[in-house]
Amino acid sequence: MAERDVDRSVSQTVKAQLALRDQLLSGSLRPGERISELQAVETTGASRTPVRMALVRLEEEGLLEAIPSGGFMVKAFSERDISDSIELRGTLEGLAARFAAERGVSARELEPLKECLAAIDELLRQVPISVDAFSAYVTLNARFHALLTELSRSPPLIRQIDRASALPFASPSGFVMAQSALPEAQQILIIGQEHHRVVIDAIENREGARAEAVMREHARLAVRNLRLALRNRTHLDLLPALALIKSATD
Amino acid sequence: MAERDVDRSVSQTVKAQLALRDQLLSGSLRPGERISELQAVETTGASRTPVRMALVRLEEEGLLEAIPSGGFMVKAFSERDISDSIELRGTLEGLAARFAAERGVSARELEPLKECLAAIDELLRQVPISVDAFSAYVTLNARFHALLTELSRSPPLIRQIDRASALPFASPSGFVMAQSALPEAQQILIIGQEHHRVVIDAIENREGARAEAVMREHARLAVRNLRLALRNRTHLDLLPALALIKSATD
DNA sequence: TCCTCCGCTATTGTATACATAACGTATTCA
DNA sequence: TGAATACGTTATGTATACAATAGCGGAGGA
Repeated sequence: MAERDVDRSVSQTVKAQLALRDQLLSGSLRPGERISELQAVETTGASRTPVRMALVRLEEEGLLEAIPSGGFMVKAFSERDISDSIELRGTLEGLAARFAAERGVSARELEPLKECLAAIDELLRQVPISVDAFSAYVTLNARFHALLTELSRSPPLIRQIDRASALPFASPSGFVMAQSALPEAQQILIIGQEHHRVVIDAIENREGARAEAVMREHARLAVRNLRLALRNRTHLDLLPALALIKSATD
Repeated sequence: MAERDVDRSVSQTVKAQLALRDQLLSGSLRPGERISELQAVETTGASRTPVRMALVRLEEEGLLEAIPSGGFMVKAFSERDISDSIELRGTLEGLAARFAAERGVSARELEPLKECLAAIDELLRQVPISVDAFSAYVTLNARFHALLTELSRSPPLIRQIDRASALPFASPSGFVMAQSALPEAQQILIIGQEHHRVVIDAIENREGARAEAVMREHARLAVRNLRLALRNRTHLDLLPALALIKSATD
């Protein structure tokens, strides 16, 4: 009954969902582990009903798995699951880029994308990039992807892309962070930036196929680098979300 | 308190979810309409807690939409939403086919697909196709798509494809039914069957790009025909799920 | 010593009571 | 006559009590 003052403005359900997602992504809950409602009630401060609703939402989101006999467990992901999810998101983003190109986008709508691009250019000018700049890059990159997705003007597609980003490492910021441990990290960022530049150009010139192709290539690059990064786990173990990846099976 | 005998083996939550989904897809609930918990409690026979869980699940599934002030409403879909969803599913199925082709599939795994193919061939030999045969076709076609999806061996992808099929008309059986009103319906089925044949051939020969391309073409055909079908709504109005499509905006 | 069965405990599933917020209606004042 | 406010009703959000089931441990028999 202590923490009653924690932001009354949001509903208990949302509060519980956010708290549990944090626990899942930060690794304080181990994959395969059964998640106890009572325990969740204690850690989140909400009562059982909103906690249960949050659990259902997280299951639909793909972070939890229902146990047949009842209750939920933390879902475990293989390395393959992660790389498939990235490729999946890349494919969907490719479709989004194609929709944007084919359906036409006004100069005004492209403006924020170009600002993002310029801001990232500025950051990448540093060699080697500082920690702060890298953190800013992660944010800007996520923003770029979100804006690009929006350009498709297709609610079902946007929804699916959001879903595909739910898994740890499958989100735009997730896999960038995973790659940060690689020695050639900066070159990767520069190539990625080039992809961003091409996709904007393709959308501007209404070249749907080219816009789609470059986004898929973007994802393929990400998959390749994630694989590499998972080989030298040394630094990666710093990232708690890695705990979600069960023993590499492939 | 009357209907207590309705299949005790399933949980109240699942029962409520199925009942509500039926109501949504059959059109007894109109798009945009607010869905009352109390009303749902009466029609489903479950109590408020499982009904709420079912509502949350249906929202995550995309059939309902949360109202900011509280509660849920039946989601309305534009014609664009539907066709985008079909194209989306086609894109994902294309990826699934490519995965299957690239990763290799044993002859034994392809067997059920080929059986499906043969069974559909048998049905399509009838000209014109009977109502019963058409209904059998719908089932077999859905089975074919499900089996193909499984061949990808990628749980995240399979999950996303299932999600993309949740919308009315976006499922394999859904859009086939929608097209049934068209005069050239049988030709469409025959072309679709040819696509099925090609994708199996491509997977067998490990031609990933070809497998993917044909599935995307398959979806594009579906989109085109759905558009056509929505033009002559005469017969389509027989399908109650059409009620979910709000006034065509494009 | 091992296997089986019974019972207990702990956790989930379900129901319902209570609180709170929103919407509609009616009344009053300008 | 119209608009605004206040009150009442209704529906949702939350909490908790109750029921049922599954898992575990112990005890007894083979």
